[in-house]
Amino acid sequence: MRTDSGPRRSAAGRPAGPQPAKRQAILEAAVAVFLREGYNRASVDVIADEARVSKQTVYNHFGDKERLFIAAVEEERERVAAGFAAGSPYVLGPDGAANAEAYDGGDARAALIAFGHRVLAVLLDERASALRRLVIAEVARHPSLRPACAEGEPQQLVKYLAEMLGRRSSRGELSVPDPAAAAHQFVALVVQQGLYQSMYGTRPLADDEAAAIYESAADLLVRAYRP
Amino acid sequence: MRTDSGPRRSAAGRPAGPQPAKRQAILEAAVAVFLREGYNRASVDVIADEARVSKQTVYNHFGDKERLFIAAVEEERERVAAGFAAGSPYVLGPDGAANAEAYDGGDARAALIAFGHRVLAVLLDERASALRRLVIAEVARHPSLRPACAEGEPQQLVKYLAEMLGRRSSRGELSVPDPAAAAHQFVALVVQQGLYQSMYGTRPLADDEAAAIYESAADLLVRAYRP
DNA sequence: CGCAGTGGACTAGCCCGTCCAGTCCATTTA
DNA sequence: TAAATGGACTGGACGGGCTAGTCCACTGCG
Repeated sequence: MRTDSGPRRSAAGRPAGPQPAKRQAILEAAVAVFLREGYNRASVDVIADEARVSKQTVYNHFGDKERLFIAAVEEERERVAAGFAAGSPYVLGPDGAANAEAYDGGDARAALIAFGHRVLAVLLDERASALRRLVIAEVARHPSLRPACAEGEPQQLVKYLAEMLGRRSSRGELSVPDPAAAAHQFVALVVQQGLYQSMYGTRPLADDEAAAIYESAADLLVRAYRP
Repeated sequence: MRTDSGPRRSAAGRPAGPQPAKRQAILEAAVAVFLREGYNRASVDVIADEARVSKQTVYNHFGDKERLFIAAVEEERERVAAGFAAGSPYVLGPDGAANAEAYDGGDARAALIAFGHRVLAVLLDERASALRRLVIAEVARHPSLRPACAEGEPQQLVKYLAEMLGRRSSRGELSVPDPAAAAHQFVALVVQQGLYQSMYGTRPLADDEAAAIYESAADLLVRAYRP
């Protein structure tokens, strides 16, 4: 019976358990291969090669292809989510409020435009798009993926935008009866066409097209909610 | 040298060429199996069985799995597109204009709501959704699918809506500076969340949720474009 | 010494695409 | 009318290729 509570180690040898470095290498290779090939065409041998690891090690760490897949998707999903928060300081600071007013300056239209620009950037990031396509392709046959996407990606952004609209509304700058709904609407307007194109892998939405989209979305909201 | 222009026939035997009935049966089975299983997991043997046809016949008609797949997607795409037009008499009559004013009565809000309701119905049809998921999953590895979706599905609907907005605008009922853009915006508002849920295969958007979506979308446009 | 990791062989299974002998049948020919 | 004809279709077998997952003898290191 073991009495210490530290990491299990035997009488001699390195700290027990699979090596985290190997695990990480396998995960990264798995992400790359699954995003590139999809679940079925991705072969465990290729993943092992690409991770510079023996196939047996892959099975030691993850058990089978299915579980490796789930873990890889989760890994990439966290990477993308981290990009949401970290890469967008004005959305949520570390404490969730520090930069909460970053978009409160200027007029409403300018703030919405800046916000829309940012939303498109994070949503149309190439790896995020590839992950979306992969999950859509496989979620029907791998129900464990469901939680990975059920919340919807832009949740946090919508929430922040709703707060911004609420503040501008209480300042009398706008007249927004339901800020949460309005935020959803703005994000839908901004995101729709870009998502469509990223899903079908057609041309990835030129900068001026994107600009036209979020500018007219901002115009629409400002017109509708002028006080 | 043949002199008649009828279907090729040899000295004896039934009219030459593969039997269209078989071809159709194969196509329908292929659609069913591909939508159900995806490209890789769908096996030609299963499709042949389900079409009550021998595997050799499948290969006689379509050459290989790839071409069968393309043909199946095209078949289903046409079926969905037909549903767009035929099933929605108020969008385009047989001559393209007969019912063009079907939504011109009533006030703008009511017309937009009715229109949004219809758009959601055709876009979230279960088979249409399954086709969308399949194409998204495979378009990267089967470039021949590109044309099948490049135009975007709701094109026709958007065009009609733009015309309706234009008419109401010239009647002074609304003030829509750019009807085409406004139509795109309305469709984006209506469609976004439902598409999202149908892609990820989560719960298929209850009726009251759908109603809330297109009602508030109609409200937004009416507010923004009041004369 | 003990254990994570290696590399390669191996099993078992699936699937595409081909092949072939034989059936069916509408039409032509005798 | 009866036989011949040739093409579409059948059903089952099979080759070749790829893959998931297992096994094992071996290595290197703390």
